[in-house]
Amino acid sequence: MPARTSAPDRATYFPQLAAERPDIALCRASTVVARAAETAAHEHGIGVGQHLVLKMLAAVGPRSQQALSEELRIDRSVMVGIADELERSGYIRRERDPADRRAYAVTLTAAGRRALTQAEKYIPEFLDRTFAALTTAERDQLAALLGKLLT
Amino acid sequence: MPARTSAPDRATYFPQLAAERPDIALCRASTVVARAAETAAHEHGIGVGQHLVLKMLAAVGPRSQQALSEELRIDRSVMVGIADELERSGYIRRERDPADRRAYAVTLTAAGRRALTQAEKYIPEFLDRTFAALTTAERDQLAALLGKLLT
DNA sequence: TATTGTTATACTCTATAACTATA
DNA sequence: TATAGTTATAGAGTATAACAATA
Repeated sequence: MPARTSAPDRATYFPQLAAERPDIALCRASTVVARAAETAAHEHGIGVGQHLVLKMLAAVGPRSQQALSEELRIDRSVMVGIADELERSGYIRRERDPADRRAYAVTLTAAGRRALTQAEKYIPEFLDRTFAALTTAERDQLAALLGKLLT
Repeated sequence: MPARTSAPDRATYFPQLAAERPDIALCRASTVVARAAETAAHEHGIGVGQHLVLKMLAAVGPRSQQALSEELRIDRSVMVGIADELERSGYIRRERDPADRRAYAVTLTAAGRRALTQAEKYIPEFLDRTFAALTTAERDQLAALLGKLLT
């Protein structure tokens, strides 16, 4: 995809294009939302990837980096860096899995759980701001459609 | 956003995440769709950006690269390369705007119009394949929601 | 031989800043 | 001084391949 810029003051042709090409509209909406998510996350001292890892560990318990990679669709070579930062912050521990000593059992610490709770606080407000153009019902509709598309 | 990989065979935690976080779902759906669009476009010998420029020129007539950039949300430095390729293919001409000799009047050629017609042919089939998980009504719903979000 | 975590590398995408010619 | 087109560069994001330790 070509490099995108932020929206100009007035738009004439673009809405027509977005209506005809849902794929283009999807990509443009994604860049706007992704930028907002990354900014919001960094303002709260944590990356989106870090947040997702903490969230998944809290939901499903200790997992290998491999399992985290697959489930969160984050490349395992990128997962290394995310785990590094989380460990440096004291939010996770890398314990060796006794059953398979190639793998770690990435484990959420008490500090990590607190950091997650803290980070989760700004999410509703962030979603509210980012999806302000849509009503609650429309947001649910959008989430359902995207979920179906991703199956 | 962290690097993403293609989906694993079975998913357990991810659907739950997608339901809770429409922003994440949006970004993941976008990567899948963008990849498919780029692949499909290249198979037909034209980039997504090139296609959009031809399409806009056909819709609104000759425009400066600046106008194309703003309306299509493509950075003007990227637009240079797109126009280069289109001109090399003989699909556009760069004519100087007599009223403002700083600007070009980027003009669609007959060959460009034919190329556009040809390229447009695979789009419905591509959209059908890419959004196969959704019904026609759901696709329209999605397009409408995204359009509203992008306003 | 295959897999986990790791590192390195290349390649694309995007943002930014300059430069020129015009206004 | 500002704008249109151009070029160059730097920084992310992403894909890929290799390696050591273990299975």
